[in-house]
Amino acid sequence: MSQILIVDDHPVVVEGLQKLVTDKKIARECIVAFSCAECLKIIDIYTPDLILLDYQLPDGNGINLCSQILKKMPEAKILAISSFKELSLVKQMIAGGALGYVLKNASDVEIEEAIRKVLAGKKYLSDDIAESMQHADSNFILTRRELEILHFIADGFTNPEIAEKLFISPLTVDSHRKNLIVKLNAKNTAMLIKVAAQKGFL
Amino acid sequence: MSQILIVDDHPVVVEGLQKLVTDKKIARECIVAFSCAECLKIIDIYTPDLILLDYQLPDGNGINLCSQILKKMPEAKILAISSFKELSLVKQMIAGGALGYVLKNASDVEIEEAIRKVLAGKKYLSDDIAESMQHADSNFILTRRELEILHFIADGFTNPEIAEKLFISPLTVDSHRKNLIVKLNAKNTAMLIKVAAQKGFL
DNA sequence: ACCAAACTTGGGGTTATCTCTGTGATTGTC
DNA sequence: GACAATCACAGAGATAACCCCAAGTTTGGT
Repeated sequence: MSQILIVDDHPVVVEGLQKLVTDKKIARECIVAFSCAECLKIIDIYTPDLILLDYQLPDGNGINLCSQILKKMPEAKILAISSFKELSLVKQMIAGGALGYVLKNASDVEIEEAIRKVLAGKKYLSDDIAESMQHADSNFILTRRELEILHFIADGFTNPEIAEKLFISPLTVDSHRKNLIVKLNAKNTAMLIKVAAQKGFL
Repeated sequence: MSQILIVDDHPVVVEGLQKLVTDKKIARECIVAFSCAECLKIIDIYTPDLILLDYQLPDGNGINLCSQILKKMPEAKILAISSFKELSLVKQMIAGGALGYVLKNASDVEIEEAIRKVLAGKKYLSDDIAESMQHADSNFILTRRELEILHFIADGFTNPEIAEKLFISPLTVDSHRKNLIVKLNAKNTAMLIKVAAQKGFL
């Protein structure tokens, strides 16, 4: 029987996962952390065989936590559990060191499969996600400058205003805006912000 | 013992809620619906004493479902359970006929209290939410038309394009856009979309 | 039947964005 | 040292959005 650490700030979800883990006899008991800080404290003491990690946490996000965990525990097996199916999030989680990514609305059977695979050191991706990884027409790797300008646009600043803040030409800002629209496959600025929000860039 | 209907598309959450409900001896067993459609079918057959309603569902949202349920079952006691703490959502849920609104990251104790209160026909609001209701500077209840147009804008359509789709004047569309910007306290369309996304209107 | 809210339409002027395309300068990488 | 990616800059014409304003018509609820 393995030891499992659940990191999630939703008590109801934690209980559901605990029930699943014990019912399926994956582990006898679970350790629970409701925040990033708590999680980091716990792995100083315990060495769980598997860490179930939520993305949204009260004091940070799963991506940063992922790398922090791996610094302390390079052998950690991490399975991300989130309700977001945005590819950018998934990619960042995987890049951050998570072995698997499963959606919260997945069936018990699927979650069990995910846990067992990751426990065995294998990778796992939700079917939905694996599929959309295929049709990865999306090529959004935004540069630092583009991200910076994207945030200004989302905050309601116009090209001239952004130009003044960054000490560059309004035409340059406009170029970045146009590149963003092309990269995120949007029709105009409004859609750009929607897509950016969905992909987790804001 | 009461009969409880849980409407949520996250099996893990459902199990957590079931465990809570049975452990606390609120009900012997729960009926579960994973979608709006399923929920509506079930209440044709059963008459649960309480309906636990998630906001985000695969085939719709909790607000619309709320009013649909009440049409069929005017006496229904509905407790909304969501991870979103945006006031606008809460208000719409309450306006839609929900008796209570509790956050998914609430403790077991709080969720139990919420369930018992609503079962008794009383109202319940999460502490967090009740507090922010006080400092309610934000008063965005969007009308149907505004919501409709908001979606078109977010999808990259211009005023003239939207006007053509809805068989109304481009000036009218622009009016709605301006009202949306004022209501959501945005500076321009880009910011409108960002705020709308944050508030869960998209 | 009434009131309030929502929906609708309008003008005129200013500003910003979109579409098109291109070029140098600066970084980082192999 | 070569090469790619990024960043910066540019312009002109067409379209759309923003700001000021006002006001008529439905619709829903009591």
